[in-house]
Amino acid sequence: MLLCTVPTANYSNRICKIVRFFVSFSSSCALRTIDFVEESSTHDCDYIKLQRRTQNYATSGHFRKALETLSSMRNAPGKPTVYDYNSLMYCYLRSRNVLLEELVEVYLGMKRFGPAPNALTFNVLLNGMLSLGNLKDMFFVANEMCGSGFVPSFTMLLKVLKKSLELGSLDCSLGVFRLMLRLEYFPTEPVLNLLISLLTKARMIREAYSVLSALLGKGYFCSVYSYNLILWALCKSGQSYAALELFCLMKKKGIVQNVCTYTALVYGFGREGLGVDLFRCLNIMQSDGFKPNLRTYTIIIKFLCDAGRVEEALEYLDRMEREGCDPDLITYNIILRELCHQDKVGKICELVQVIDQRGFSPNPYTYAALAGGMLKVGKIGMAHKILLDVIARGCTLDVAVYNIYFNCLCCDYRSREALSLLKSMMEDGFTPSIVCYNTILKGFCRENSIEEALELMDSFEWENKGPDVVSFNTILSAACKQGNSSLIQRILFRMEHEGVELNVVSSTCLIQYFCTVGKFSECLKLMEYMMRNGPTPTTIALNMLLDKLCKSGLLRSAHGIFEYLRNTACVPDTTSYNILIRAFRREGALVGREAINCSPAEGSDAREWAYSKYCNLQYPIEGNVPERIVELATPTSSEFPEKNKPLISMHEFFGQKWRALYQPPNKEIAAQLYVQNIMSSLAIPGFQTVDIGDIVTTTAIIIFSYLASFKLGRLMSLYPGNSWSQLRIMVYVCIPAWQVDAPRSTILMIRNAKSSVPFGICVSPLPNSWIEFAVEYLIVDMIIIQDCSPCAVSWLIAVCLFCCSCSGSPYAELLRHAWGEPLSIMASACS
DNA sequence: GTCGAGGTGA
Repeated sequence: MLLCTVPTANYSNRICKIVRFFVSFSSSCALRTIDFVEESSTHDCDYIKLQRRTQNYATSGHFRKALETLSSMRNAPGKPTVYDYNSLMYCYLRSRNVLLEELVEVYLGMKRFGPAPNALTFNVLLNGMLSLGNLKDMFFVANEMCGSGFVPSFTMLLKVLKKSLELGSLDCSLGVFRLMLRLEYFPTEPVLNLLISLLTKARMIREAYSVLSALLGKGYFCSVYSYNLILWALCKSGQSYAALELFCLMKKKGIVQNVCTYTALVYGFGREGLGVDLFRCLNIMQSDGFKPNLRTYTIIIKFLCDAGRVEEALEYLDRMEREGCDPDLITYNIILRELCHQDKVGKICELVQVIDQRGFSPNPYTYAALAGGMLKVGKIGMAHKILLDVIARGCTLDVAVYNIYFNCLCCDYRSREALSLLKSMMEDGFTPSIVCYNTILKGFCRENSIEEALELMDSFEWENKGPDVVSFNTILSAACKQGNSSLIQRILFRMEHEGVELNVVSSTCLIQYFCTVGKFSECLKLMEYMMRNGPTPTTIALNMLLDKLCKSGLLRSAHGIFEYLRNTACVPDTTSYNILIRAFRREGALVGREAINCSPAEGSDAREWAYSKYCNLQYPIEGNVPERIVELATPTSSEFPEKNKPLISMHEFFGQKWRALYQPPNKEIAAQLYVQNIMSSLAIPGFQTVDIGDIVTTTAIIIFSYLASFKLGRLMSLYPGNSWSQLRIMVYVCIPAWQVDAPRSTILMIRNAKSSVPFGICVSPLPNSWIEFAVEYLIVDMIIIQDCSPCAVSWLIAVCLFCCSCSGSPYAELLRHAWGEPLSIMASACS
């Protein structure tokens, strides 16, 4: 609904003053009535003189004198006329020192005692107020004009609307807009767009939309630009599905959409992590005949990077260039940031070179991407070095870059140094942001100086923006981790006192506190309260609770709560499964061959399926799901029944060597070094790296060879039946989309082999613990690999290939073809 | 004309 406060600034006072003026004015006129007849012959001549004198006084800004002169016209009958008043106002408005209040007083006096204001009166006043920029009075006069039966012109109201937009008054702008609409005046498109734009920037999207729909209701045609403004606002505020509805409405209304329209949706879906919708929208955009532009591509790249799919992002970068849509520094900065997050040193160097070759100079965002990204993966020293270097070189930096620098110091347990640096920078004119203060608070908390952090919070010059909920949560979190209840109470009291409301992060901290001190019942009460009244607990809170319950030996309770919550808004993620599966394993709950002797149904979630195998076999939840999660708080006494030991533990055999094999080469560079090490230590004659793909393939070959050279005999002796043909390994290889393309040959091969060798491929993220599980119980029928580590994927593929080829399987030929030379090395090792 | 990037809390 459009709202507008009608400016009624204390007019009663003014009316009192003006009444006094008009009363004395009238009585002085009455006293002189006797003289009227004698003086009438001279009146015409005097009147013209008085008119001129009034105008002169008014023009030179002597308002009171002008008004007195005007009042002396009363000697002439019917004078002063409304035109005299208008003339006075007009001239006074041309003077330099105008007090609008005086004009309003005169207007109110005219209204009350006459002569009645006419259309010109209002126009004179409006024009004057427009040039002086007094919105309150301007809106008042416009309303008065309508109320007096005059119609302000379209031009006049448009000017008023423009002025109020220029001055940023949304209330007034909306008021004028409504007034215009009442008079069937439609603002011009630029003015309308300015109004919508200002409203959306003030997060008044609903109001912006009501402006649009009010116009549509009057049959006005709104252009695609107006729609796009609202579409973008919806997408930027996490309402992409609402944006989609608007998008459909546009189509229905026959609005010709443009690239910017589609790009808004692409942005919205990407921002909310809705990849399927994003790419669907991209396809629709292209089939509708629109080519993605620089911004569209940048948004897609940002989405991919945020999802860790940097290889795909790089493919889009290539695609842009192929299509003649050159990336700019924004595009590069986005990729650079993600490459840093993934610690891909080689690619970072390459990209930095490309940026340089394209003639771009690094900007503060570039430095933030590099240093911030490195800091996030724990390379504090490197981040610190980069920033020291750019500071020393006098590069233009901004507050965000300095915040990363402060964070570097704090992560290095140098919070005090960060604080004193901040103080000295402030003396030199640096204006810190709220993030800066919060970073330093976090540093102090990290160094266990929570009390000091609280004192600091008081001493910071927050201006009027803080401390905010993040500041409080920073300290609250530290207090909760310590289990310091009195400190927690103090913080909560402060928050209440300062009007800072608890949010979902604050509540999660409290959940952590209850878990830390073992008050599970309190914790569950809080969770339940949050589920009923909000904010809904997040997966992080769920995981925290599960972890603490499991670590306290309350696996059955954890399992029950998990089952209960998974059907609510609190959705479990990979970590949730990890926690439970680890706990099951710790408690001796074995998943052996018999546990997983079937495959997940076509199209089902392998993670869910495997989890259910664990749970149903080992800890079935009996009875109905309780009504309230608090009922799950008390664990039963027989939580962990004894379970069988694994028939064969490959863990005993593979031991630490296998762990070492799969753990270090998580990162590409480490993997390369690792490969070189193994190659030199193996010293297999005639061994060559086969360049059929990427590091994944190469690493797989190396490990493959390693297994062939050193482990075969022992493996065979340990395996029951001593026959490779009996070895059945079912592999659910989880390969995220970015890897599917890389080792294409490998995937293809496994797919071909799938019909008779028990391989399976599942493309969906899976928990890390399952890799560990696979390492420990390699003989069981399932190996599931998580998404990220190329090396982990490759060695399991390698193991499988190795086993298959050794058994003299009909696929040996296929494998030999695909793997070439190393396979023959392996074959000779076998013999 | 409308549109894309970095830094703080669980």
